[in-house]
Amino acid sequence: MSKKANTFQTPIGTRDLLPEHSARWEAVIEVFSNVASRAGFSLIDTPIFEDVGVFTRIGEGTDVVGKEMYEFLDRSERPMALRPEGTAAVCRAFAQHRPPVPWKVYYRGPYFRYEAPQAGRFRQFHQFGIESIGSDDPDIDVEVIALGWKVLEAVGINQIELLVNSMGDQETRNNYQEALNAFLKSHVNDLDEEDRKKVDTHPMRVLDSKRSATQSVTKEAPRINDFLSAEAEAHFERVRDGLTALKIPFSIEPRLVRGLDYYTHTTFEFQSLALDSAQSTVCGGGRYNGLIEELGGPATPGIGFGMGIERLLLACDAEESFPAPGSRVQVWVVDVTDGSSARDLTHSLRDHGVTADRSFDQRSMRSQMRSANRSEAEIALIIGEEEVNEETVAIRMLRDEEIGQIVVPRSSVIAEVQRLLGLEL
RNA sequence: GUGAUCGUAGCUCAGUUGGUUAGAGCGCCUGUCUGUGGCACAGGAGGUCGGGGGUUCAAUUCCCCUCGGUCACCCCA
Repeated sequence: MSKKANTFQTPIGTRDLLPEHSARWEAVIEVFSNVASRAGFSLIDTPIFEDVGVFTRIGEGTDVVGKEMYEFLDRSERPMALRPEGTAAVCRAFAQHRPPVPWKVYYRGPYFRYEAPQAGRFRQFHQFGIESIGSDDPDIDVEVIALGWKVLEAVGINQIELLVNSMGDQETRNNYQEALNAFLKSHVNDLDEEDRKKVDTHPMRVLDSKRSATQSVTKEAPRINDFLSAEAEAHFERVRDGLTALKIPFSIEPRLVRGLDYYTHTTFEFQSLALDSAQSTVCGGGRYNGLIEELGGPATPGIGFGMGIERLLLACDAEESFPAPGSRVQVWVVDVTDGSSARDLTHSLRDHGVTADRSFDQRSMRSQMRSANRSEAEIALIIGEEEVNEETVAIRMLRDEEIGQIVVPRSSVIAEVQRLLGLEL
């Protein structure tokens, strides 16, 4: 697309958030912030880059850290990485600051993964998420999932499926991995070639495979649900009961293992049913009872989710929900004299809580009125020679035929505008 | 990383079986309609047809490479 040698564009998989989309973007973040803070979560912001070690705890063998991480050495040769996800950094912050528990935080911001972009996937993408650290009460699992549900509901998404699974505790995983490993080994020849490599390193991730050869094997595989320890089963049952009590529909997906190593007990995923693209997971999360200890903190349980903002908006588009908020300017000041009235009036309108804009460059009245109309302002204030001489302002209602146009003294124009806009101050 | 597909004005696209000054709609600017937008009309600005190389008397149109978009695999938000 470049027309000259020195022309640039956004790097692969990144994009500009342009003015025509930014209001909706801000609005969706606000919806999320409200849901989270209403539930007692507070905002946390962590750096966009961190010591690589923070993220390798996610799992050395995972794609996210193994092949998708933006890594670099800073000028002092320290190994750094652009954050590929949110949970590890929040846990690092917890381990570093040792706040009192329960620690309930929410976050939003950009994340980075070096991948080939496609529908719903970018190299710089944005998530918001929450983490609730300090307890392994299963009711917290329910609360976290319910808040994810709440966000989806608040943006008007209906066609959604909640998948839930339990990865159990360490005992569960040991027993299960043994059984699964034995099973996979006995069927290794039936597995897809790519998936065979995972049998020894990440047997549970074989379950995640979408390759048909593998899937026909794994549907017969032992299910983790049958291996849950008594404790893990009790936890999972309480979570299921809680979701049912809150009338949040879900289905149990025993093959839901998710791509990060740190999960224990509850894992879950919200998938949009309205999207026909391949990336339909809008939100994913789970419990990570060992992660903080891994990062050098005190053994502390936690659970959270991350929600992809681009995907959430894509799902909204597919359901034609959450339209962009409308016009931004209430008043457009048209000045066909020397512009000084426009200068003074916009300034004082803004001081009085009215959003106002104007044209510059001494354009013709027609041109200024066109701008006023396009701005979607309710009101145009018109000042010409006549108005200047008589110290008046013509107030033209751009969307209200009945009122049409009235002329008021310059001294009362602010009050008049406020009245017409219904801003009783 | 692999595969498919696409790349002509700001946007959406047409077009040239290779051949004079490359088109439309929308948008933008100016004007007409007795200082006033949304309608209509008139005019205008804006493109070396993603970039580089090759074939040819001649390429935007053919070939190669490259860059980028889109979609899919892998994996994930």
